[in-house]
Amino acid sequence: MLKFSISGKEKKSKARTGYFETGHGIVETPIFMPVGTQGTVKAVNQSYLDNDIKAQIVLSNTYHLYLRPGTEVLEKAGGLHKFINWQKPILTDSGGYQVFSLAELRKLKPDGVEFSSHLDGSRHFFTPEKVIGIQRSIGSDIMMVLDECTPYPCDYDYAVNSTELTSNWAVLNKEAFENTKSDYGYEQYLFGIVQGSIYKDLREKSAKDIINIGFDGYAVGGLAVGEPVDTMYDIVDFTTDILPEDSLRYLMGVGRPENILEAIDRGIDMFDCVMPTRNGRNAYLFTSTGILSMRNAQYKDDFRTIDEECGCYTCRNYSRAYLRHLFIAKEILALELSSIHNLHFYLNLVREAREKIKEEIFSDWKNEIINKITSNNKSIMEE
RNA sequence: GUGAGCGUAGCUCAGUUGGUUAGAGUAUCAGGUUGUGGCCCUGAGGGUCAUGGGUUCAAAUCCCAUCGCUCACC
Repeated sequence: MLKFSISGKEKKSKARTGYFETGHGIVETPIFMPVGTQGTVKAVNQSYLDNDIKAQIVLSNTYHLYLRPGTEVLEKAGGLHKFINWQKPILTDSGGYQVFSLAELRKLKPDGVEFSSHLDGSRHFFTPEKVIGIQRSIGSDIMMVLDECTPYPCDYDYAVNSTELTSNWAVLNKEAFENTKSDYGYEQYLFGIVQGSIYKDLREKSAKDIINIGFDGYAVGGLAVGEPVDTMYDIVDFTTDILPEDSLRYLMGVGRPENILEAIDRGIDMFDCVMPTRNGRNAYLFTSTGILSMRNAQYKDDFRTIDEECGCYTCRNYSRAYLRHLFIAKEILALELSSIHNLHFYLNLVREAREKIKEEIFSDWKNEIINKITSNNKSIMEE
């Protein structure tokens, strides 16, 4: 079993801080995991990821790695860590989300999902057993179960059936996990995923099903798919009340900085989101005083750093004007510098959150930070 | 110099036998993006239709002149 040690707790809220240890080192929580779908955090090399951004764990993707480069290459390489030269922990999403968001042709069956590749249209059949097998070949420290991520809106009857399917698959995931072992000499762990859309009775049933099967950690999935943000907070709050206190809780695919702080406040320990990297590549910069849309003409001759409170490589060396120039000129460096800054901002945010929880002043700090990072955006919108 | 062709948004071009307020792509400006395709989506600004005259109820469209560009031939 994965050991998760809680070392600090907020009294005013459900926020907690702690750490867990894997075969590739310790991860402090709450933590944000940069997304490296295809075995690379886009535009950011491992040296910056490690030394400047101080990422403790990255997320990669079973669906994508299975299609390319394929498990055979990964096995020959000795696993994903060696293949990509990243010796810290890796979590892999099962690919369930991609099967439902990317694949064009897909067919849900009781024992798995049939889909055609978004790369070449070739047909594949993902079962819980197969997805565990692929993640064994990848050698991720934390593997995720195959689930169905419900869309939004999602009518109740659909959600009932989908949640039942996810629960049934969870059993098969667990069996496959127990019947196989790591290929590379270190332990791998398996997280279950709670679904149930926005329906509390389904969330409760799903959580109880998944807890009964028993996993090394528990993810909350199917959120941040278009529902109102207050609904998301409400479901997170409701679900973490059911999940075991001494297990890791992972809110999948979330989110904006303020979403992360609100979810930490409601007892979440782990996050991943494409936003800092994808939006970074699109000139959308997160700062301590709000959003900068880096292509905007107002930065043409703004030689200030992106964020005066940031100590990242980009902020230490380059100006807004230069970054804007790189974006307008479609230079590759723009993507790299922005991704480094945004990831640094996210990792620094959760690092500060850990400190504030230890000091037991997280709730007040959180409100202050959210006010700072969102008030600027409101004033821009009002103008 | 002679002949032919072409001048429509910053750029590349549509625009029917003359018929509402001249369009598109791109660029510019501004929004969006939540278990990743550098993608994509949305909106806005931008035109004395080379210039001047004429025909007509009505001209980017037809006629004349001027200017500019391209090609061919001297």
